[in-house]
Amino acid sequence: MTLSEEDYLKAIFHLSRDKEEQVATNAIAGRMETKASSVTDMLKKLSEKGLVTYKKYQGAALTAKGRLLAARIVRRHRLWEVFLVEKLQFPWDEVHDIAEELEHIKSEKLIEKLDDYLDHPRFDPHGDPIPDKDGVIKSMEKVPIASAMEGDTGLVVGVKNSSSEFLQYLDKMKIALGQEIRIVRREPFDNSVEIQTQGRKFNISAMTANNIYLKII
Amino acid sequence: MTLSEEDYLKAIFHLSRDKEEQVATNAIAGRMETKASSVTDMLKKLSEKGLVTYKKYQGAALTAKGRLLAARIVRRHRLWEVFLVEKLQFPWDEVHDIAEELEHIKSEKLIEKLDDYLDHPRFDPHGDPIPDKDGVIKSMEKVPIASAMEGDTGLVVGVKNSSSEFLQYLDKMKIALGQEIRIVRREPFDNSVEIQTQGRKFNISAMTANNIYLKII
DNA sequence: ACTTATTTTTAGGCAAATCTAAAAATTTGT
DNA sequence: ACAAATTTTTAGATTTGCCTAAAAATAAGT
Ligand SMILES: [Mn+2]
Ligand SMILES: [Mn+2]
Ligand SMILES: [Mn+2]
Ligand SMILES: [Mn+2]
Repeated sequence: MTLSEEDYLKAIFHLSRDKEEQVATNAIAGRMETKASSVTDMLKKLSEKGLVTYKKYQGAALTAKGRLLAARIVRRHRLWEVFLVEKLQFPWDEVHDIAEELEHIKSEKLIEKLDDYLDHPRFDPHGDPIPDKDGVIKSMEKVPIASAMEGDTGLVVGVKNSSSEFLQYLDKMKIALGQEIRIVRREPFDNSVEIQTQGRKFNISAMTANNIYLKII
Repeated sequence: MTLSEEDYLKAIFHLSRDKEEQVATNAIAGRMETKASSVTDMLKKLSEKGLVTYKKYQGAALTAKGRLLAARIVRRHRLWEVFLVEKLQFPWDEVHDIAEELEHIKSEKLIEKLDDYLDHPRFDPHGDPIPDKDGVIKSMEKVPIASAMEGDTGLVVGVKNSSSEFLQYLDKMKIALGQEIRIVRREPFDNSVEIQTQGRKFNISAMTANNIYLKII
């Protein structure tokens, strides 16, 4: 498996998630920041290798084999992210790009030793679940703040958007994983949400509320 | 810089070491396990980029810029080796190939944080010195057992040959870095050497004696 | 239904890194 | 010194991953 094949598999994996649907050529191109024609080429190759099913004009879907490989790449990515944050003290908004490279290092043993060393973490620094070595993902029940009820209290367990900009914005607002947040009121006019956390009470936009996941307690 | 360019620079670096000489095309091809014609192509490219000086049929040498880049790659390689052995508990004979990939991860900050985390190690698990971030190498005074005097006592500070086979053979003989060894006698017939260490007294071949470095104490 | 817009595929090309085989330069041996 | 051996370079192909532009298929709008 080449680096590029791995990145395509991962892209298809993220685009299909749970849903069993076919993924459109253009969707893959968008995510990979490449052209549709390049995607077509790659889908043919991955299909030859039995990692995706592909029929002209019908999009592609991972086979069981492809899904397993993709999940393993995600596992590597997220374990390295944990390493970078927990051990090397990187801020959570800087680890994605480095993990994007580290995930391609080829050594089963390396990843299992890393997993031991990190004490078998179940979530990455953004709250995303880490697949086990058989590709099984145990995800957690969680709701975006935007969908939580007024009066609910929850722990921040993840973010939907892991962009550097959003993560830095959360840092600025002093909102971090594990923190307790209470939904004070939802403003119907613009869907902004008033929240209370750490003795502070303030408003967040609908967009922000949509990108923070809570586990209601 | 591509992965391949980095590996070529490193090969030339190791082949020239201290000596300022030109490195032959074939020497590079041998070390890189590639063909001479591929080397010629790459030397032209590296020369265009100002990383090596190259004249047809005259071999190549690193420029100051090329040497600095090469030393930085070696720094990354050796720091990752330390990480793999010290933190992940890899045996010293398994780390080279993994470091061969890790050395290409592109992030200055990553390497400086790794260096901090490892507490600024000065030598890798095979006793080779780790260049500082400006490419400066402080090496240590050391002699192969084969050149030590009868009666000398020294600490094992490095190995010349870092192949898995040799390192495993040292493990089997229970010879490790940091260990104290006394040269009992050199056999003129076959240049084998009788050594004493940890209460044991035994013979090692000339070849083995040539590949273990001591710091005489 | 049929015309238009969008998506996807094909065709043809390019750059990087490699290879083989042949040609050119250098080195070695007598 | 000069023929033979060796080393190095060139020429021409191949593979991978990507691109643009044009053609083909599908989806949308009226
Ligand atoms: Mn990647
Ligand atoms: Mn993540
Ligand atoms: Mn390498
Ligand atoms: Mn080493």
